[in-house]
Amino acid sequence: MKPGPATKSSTHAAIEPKRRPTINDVARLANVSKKTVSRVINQSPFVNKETRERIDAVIKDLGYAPDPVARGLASRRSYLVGLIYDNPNPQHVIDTQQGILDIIRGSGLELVVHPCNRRDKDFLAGVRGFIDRQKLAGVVLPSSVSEDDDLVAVLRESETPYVRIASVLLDEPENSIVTNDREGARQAAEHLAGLGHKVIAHVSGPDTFRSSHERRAGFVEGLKAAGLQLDKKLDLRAGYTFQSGVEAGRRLMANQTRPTAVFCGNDEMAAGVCQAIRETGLDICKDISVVGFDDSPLASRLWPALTTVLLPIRSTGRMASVRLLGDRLTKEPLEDDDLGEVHPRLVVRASSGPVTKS
Amino acid sequence: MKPGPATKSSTHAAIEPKRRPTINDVARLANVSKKTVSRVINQSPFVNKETRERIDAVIKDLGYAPDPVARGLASRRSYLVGLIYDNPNPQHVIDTQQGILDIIRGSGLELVVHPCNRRDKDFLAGVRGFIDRQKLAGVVLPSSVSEDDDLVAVLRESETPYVRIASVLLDEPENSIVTNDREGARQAAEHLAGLGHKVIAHVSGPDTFRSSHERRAGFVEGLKAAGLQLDKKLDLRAGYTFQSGVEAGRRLMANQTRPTAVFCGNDEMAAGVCQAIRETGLDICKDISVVGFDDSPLASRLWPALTTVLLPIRSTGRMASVRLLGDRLTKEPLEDDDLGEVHPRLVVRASSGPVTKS
DNA sequence: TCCCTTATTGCCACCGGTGTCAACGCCTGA
DNA sequence: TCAGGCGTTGACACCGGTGGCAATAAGGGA
Repeated sequence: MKPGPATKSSTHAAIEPKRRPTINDVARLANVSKKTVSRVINQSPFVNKETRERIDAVIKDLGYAPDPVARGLASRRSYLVGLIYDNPNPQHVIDTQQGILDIIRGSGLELVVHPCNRRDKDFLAGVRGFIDRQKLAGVVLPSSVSEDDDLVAVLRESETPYVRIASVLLDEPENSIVTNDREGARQAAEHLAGLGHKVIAHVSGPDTFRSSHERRAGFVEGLKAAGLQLDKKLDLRAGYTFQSGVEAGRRLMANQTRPTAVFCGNDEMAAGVCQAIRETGLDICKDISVVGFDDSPLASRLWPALTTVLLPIRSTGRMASVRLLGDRLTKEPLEDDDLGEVHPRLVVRASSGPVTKS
Repeated sequence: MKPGPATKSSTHAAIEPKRRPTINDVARLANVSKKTVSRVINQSPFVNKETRERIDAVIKDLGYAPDPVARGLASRRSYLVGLIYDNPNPQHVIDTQQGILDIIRGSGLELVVHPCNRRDKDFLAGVRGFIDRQKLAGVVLPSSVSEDDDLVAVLRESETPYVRIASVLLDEPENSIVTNDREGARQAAEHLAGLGHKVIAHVSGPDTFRSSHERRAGFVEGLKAAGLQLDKKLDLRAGYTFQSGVEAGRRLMANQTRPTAVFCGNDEMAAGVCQAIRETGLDICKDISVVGFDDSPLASRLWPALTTVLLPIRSTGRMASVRLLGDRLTKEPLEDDDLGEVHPRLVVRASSGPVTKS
């Protein structure tokens, strides 16, 4: 095998240990200029069919793959997709991330994750540095940062493509993904009202998140549609965290009129409320129904399993990526809900049931 | 605002909208060659103090930051750290990721996440492509992939620095982080034995993970130390997932001699076992004690809160990064356990208690 | 005083691609 | 026969840094 005419190695002596083939190697072997090779790898239509085939053959033979770093330098655009987030909820991050990866896998693009903290004084400087050092192919902004106007301004200024994921339609529909949290919360309200609950509490997320407002608003709408309204004393603000949910739950339990049902702005807080209920010695569902939001893994692991509103975060990650990079990347046809919009859906489990006389 | 003398732009006419300063700009203004500037940004010791100060001043004045892409091309080393994983457990991923980010934040390095699936036939090709396209500054291999010899071979071949996180000491101590899972499991066994349990079951993770074996082995050791042993019928293999835990739990509940305690290879499975126990109508802790492993967020959200073994995954991510990049990056002193080794610790909560007569 | 070091610095090629634009061959219509 | 147009290709500069090595200045020893 060794002797005889060189199979795929070039004819001249090759002392070098091994080196990734470059565009020059391809050009030489295909007897064209490197510019033409460049055209081929960039799928330019201005290449003769035969030339293209010849080059493709050489590329395949050599196992050539263009160097993303060099391409990045020359074209002033890297082959990296950024995910910028500021999130109290790791599950959200992982899901969005996974959605993006679903789309870019195998495309040569890579995902760079960049957490930040909007309360830091140099938050913007940090993100700005990131953005204009790496000249990202695109950036996905999940709901935790999608409404930060300063951030968006930085992105726009640096001419970096971006897609925003938010609970409501923003001013740039063409690069937004809407999650319609309000719809989901409305379903939760209808569900509880339908079970006969009248005294229903709400534990919402922090004021700084649009989703908190949307979920609360949808819930209030749902109640109203059922002829109910949200008692101020049963309308608590918490922080989207488990611990804040525990505290809110304790306050509810200590309230003079105890609710028969609680709708929480997310599953973490719902788990916290469940804990508070149990501390009181009451039963979830039998005594007090609890409904969460997100359908995080936690929801199905609790006992009784949590009734919640499924928010397909991973899908939003996928949709955002498609928006960002075009659908040329997606081999598999996307689920038909790829219209830049996603609809939450109530998942009824065991933590909610009909109101019982007491 | 448009008219008027340019504020901070250079004196000559600047038609260009705005452009990031380059090393050339710095060199020109500091009156040195760009090579010298390069030396300064790379902290070369062979630069005259005054020259360095002059250049630093210009850099600061201009707000110059070197382009990582260009640097990557020239030096054949990118400024990206890779995290390669193949993990059934998102929480693990998020924690490791966060640990790495703790260290590289603000250093100019960025984190690229690259999931893979070791059962795919082209798994290795995919990872190899990733690795030698991006010439990573370093790669962190969490336990899910750290013992894949093929993968490690690829890394070594491409001369990419890497650190492996594993449950036991590997053959390359200098670039490994050890989690000592065995110790943790032993503590769990001692805990349960100390509570008087004799009939103790174990639900372990999949055969393909070293950690499954280590945790099981540590558990068996602990039992043995207490004069107990693991009944074959109570020694179940599951898959580290919630669902597999439910199924294992159901099998245990159906077993002729029901255990009074169960130690699970991770919290997810423990949650599954809890569910199975409840389905049977039994009480966790009172009837059957359950102990998990990981101390994931789930553990404290369950009711009763899960006794488990805390495994500081985030710390391992931090330690791995330090190993990889040296401690020059870490502003804050690292916790003193930075010896390439981490020790699990039992966290007693409410899911385990003394054995009760029945 | 001269040669050899050591400390600093600059020159220039190069990393592996892309952008710009000119050039070439061939066909068409005048 | 010739200008013009289309399809295709290549030459060359350039992206923004780093590597290798020579050049230069200053200091020390013989």
